[in-house]
Amino acid sequence: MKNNSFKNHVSVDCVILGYNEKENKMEVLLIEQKEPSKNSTHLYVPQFALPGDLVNEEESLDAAAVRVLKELTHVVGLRLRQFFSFGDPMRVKQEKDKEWLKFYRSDPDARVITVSYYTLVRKEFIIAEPGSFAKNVVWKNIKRIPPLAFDHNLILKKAIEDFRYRIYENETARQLLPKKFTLRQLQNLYEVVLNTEFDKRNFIKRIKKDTDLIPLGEKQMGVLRKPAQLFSFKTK
Amino acid sequence: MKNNSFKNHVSVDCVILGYNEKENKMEVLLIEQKEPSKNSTHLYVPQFALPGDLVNEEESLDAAAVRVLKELTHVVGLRLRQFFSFGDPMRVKQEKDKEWLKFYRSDPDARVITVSYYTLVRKEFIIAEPGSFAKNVVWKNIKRIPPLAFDHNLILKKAIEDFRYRIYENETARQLLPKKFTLRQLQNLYEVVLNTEFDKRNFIKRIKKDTDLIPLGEKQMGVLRKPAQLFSFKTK
DNA sequence: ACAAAAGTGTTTTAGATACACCCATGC
DNA sequence: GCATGGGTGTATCTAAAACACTTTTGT
Repeated sequence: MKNNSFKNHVSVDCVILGYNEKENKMEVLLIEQKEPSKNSTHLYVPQFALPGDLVNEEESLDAAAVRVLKELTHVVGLRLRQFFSFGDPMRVKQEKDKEWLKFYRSDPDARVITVSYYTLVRKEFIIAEPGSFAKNVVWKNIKRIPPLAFDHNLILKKAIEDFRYRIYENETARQLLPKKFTLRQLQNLYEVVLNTEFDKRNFIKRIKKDTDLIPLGEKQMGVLRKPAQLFSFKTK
Repeated sequence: MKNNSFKNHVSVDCVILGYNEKENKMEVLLIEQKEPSKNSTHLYVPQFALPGDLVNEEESLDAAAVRVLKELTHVVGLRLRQFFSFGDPMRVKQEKDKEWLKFYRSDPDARVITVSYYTLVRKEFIIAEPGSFAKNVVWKNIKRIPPLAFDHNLILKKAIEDFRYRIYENETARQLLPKKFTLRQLQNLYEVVLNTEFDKRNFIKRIKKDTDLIPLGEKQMGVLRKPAQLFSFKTK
């Protein structure tokens, strides 16, 4: 009865999607893996990866995600949302990942089941600095993702599929815009996330129905054209 | 670096939601736990639980869900969909579950992270027989769920929240209706799942837009009133 | 005066909803 | 012939989409 009490490594991976307003694009926060060993017998090619690591004993999954993100990137204060778990035994068996696993894991051949989290943030608010086994942290345009460690390309793809639905949740825009913003900024956000374009009159008509926009009676400053009105979201 | 290589028990839990057409309700398949030991020193109250158990070594999560469901209920051939993972360390620490864990787990105090699956089925197609540590298998109306083992009430609640979205996926109705069905049967299904009522003319107008319904030119037999036309879904 | 984006309404179209009567069958 | 659910169409309302010109500012 107690025969099949196997245990598995369980990890969390974090997909941090950053809205880059200036350049009108979505980016994802990746780490560059630290080379495990200078004197490795194998050729080691540092890889990009989602920030992720093993869950500790007596630590909830949500807490693990927050901790791991902090350890690898020093990013704190984000509300991460769990979206899917990946447990294919082959996900940690590829040649490209062997060397890294050998150095960082006491049982490098063991299967790792990973629980994935994502969130949307305003990129400019994030100050990321590498930590732990991250040599570097980088932002990559989600339209040009390099090959990643393990099955992280798959995880990222699924995260992106999911996150488009979230833009319609009122919270999302609130998180991705500054306190005061113009209607054009709001529209740009939706256009970037949904990868489309809207007629501005129709867009505002629609958005006003399910969002409480407060006109501030202020105007943009220092802009090279007719300054736009500033709005804020109604504080709940 | 290799300091935090903890391993965890990982389990899968299966939420099998059955459409009971005759009685117009949704039910969920539960097991009744087998009493661990006749001579237990503690009072043991058998609990209802979702079918679930630990994942084996080198077994994918999807495969584990299929296997576990079969072992506990002998139900096979379902396409299970992963929907969420639960890893709160306290989820296996409640008094009510202690006795059971002590008997069935080599490390009864260890945290168990569980990956949850669900599917929608036509209840009458399911022949469930208890196996392994299931003393019994029962269907319960999802509107009257008893207290369950571990955090299974929470898991079930989240599954039900999720599954309502799936009814609009064409596949779902296909799975829950017989090959030949009347428009009223189709409408009943939607009404039960969404817990609402529709005007039949409006419902059919809408459903015909995104579903290929084929009128079979046959009629119901042996019915106590005007027999209805039979339809089928277009085979893809 | 020019360039650049802000600001602003109306018309058209499509989809959703509301609604009521006759029909075919078994008993 | 009656009870039961099957079958059917139109009118109204609401939401979405298409569409163009004037205004305000900085240079």
